[in-house]
Amino acid sequence: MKIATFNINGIKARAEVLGRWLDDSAPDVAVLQEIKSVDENFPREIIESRGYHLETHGQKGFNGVAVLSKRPLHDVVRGLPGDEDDDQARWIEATIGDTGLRICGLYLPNGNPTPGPKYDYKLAWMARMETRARALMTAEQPLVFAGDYNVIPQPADAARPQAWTEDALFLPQTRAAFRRLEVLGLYDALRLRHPEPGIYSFWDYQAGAWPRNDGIRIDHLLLSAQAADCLTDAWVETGPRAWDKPSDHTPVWIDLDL
DNA sequence: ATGGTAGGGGGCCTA
Repeated sequence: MKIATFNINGIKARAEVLGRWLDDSAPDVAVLQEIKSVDENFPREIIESRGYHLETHGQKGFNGVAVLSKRPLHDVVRGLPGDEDDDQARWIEATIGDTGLRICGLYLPNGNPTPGPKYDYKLAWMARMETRARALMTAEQPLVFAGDYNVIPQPADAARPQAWTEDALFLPQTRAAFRRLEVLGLYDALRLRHPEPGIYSFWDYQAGAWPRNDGIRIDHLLLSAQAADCLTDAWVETGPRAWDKPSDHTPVWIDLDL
């Protein structure tokens, strides 16, 4: 089962890219981030016309996540549990058909500028995600936490790590919070298959970052042990970053033999 | 030290 995460940076602006990607790459399951649409205005036909079930969790203007699957989606949760006052649409969960696999699609806060309230929100959100992950892990089922983490885990995950030392994506506290998810027993799927440096999933639109390959790896799939045991492949699909009207992110994939 | 680009929405904010 092929599972992808793709920050599309606006569903309406990315209709053509998303359709082409679904036709070319045919994921079984995908999570999308930054749909930047309320649920009522989401152009569902792009996805449903290709035979996918779809659940969205959007809001006006920014953020917004979705999950799509060729198999039915059950037990959908919208919003990261643990804070009734948080109205940002950054989390969606669903169980995939009768596979027993639960997928969590996430758009972790950027956190810049630092220090400040946005960075405080990022760290609080990561602590809340850790709590949610711990709760889900008690069921000892295959779990996939996929999305835009806005975290550069290691210097090898940036073309120019020194340029990010003061950034919310790479500060020690950010990396420590990501590491705590791994300490819980979650595995960075790409690194299980590809330890080498130089693999990126995001290139800024500005300053020729893409042609200069000035990228960072911030889109991740973390797996419970039960999912990691089924992992047969993981890779980053860089092709869509070179298409017309691209997202600034590109899809990241895993293949699970469930 | 700055500004470089993109998307959404209807006025600057987010990234």
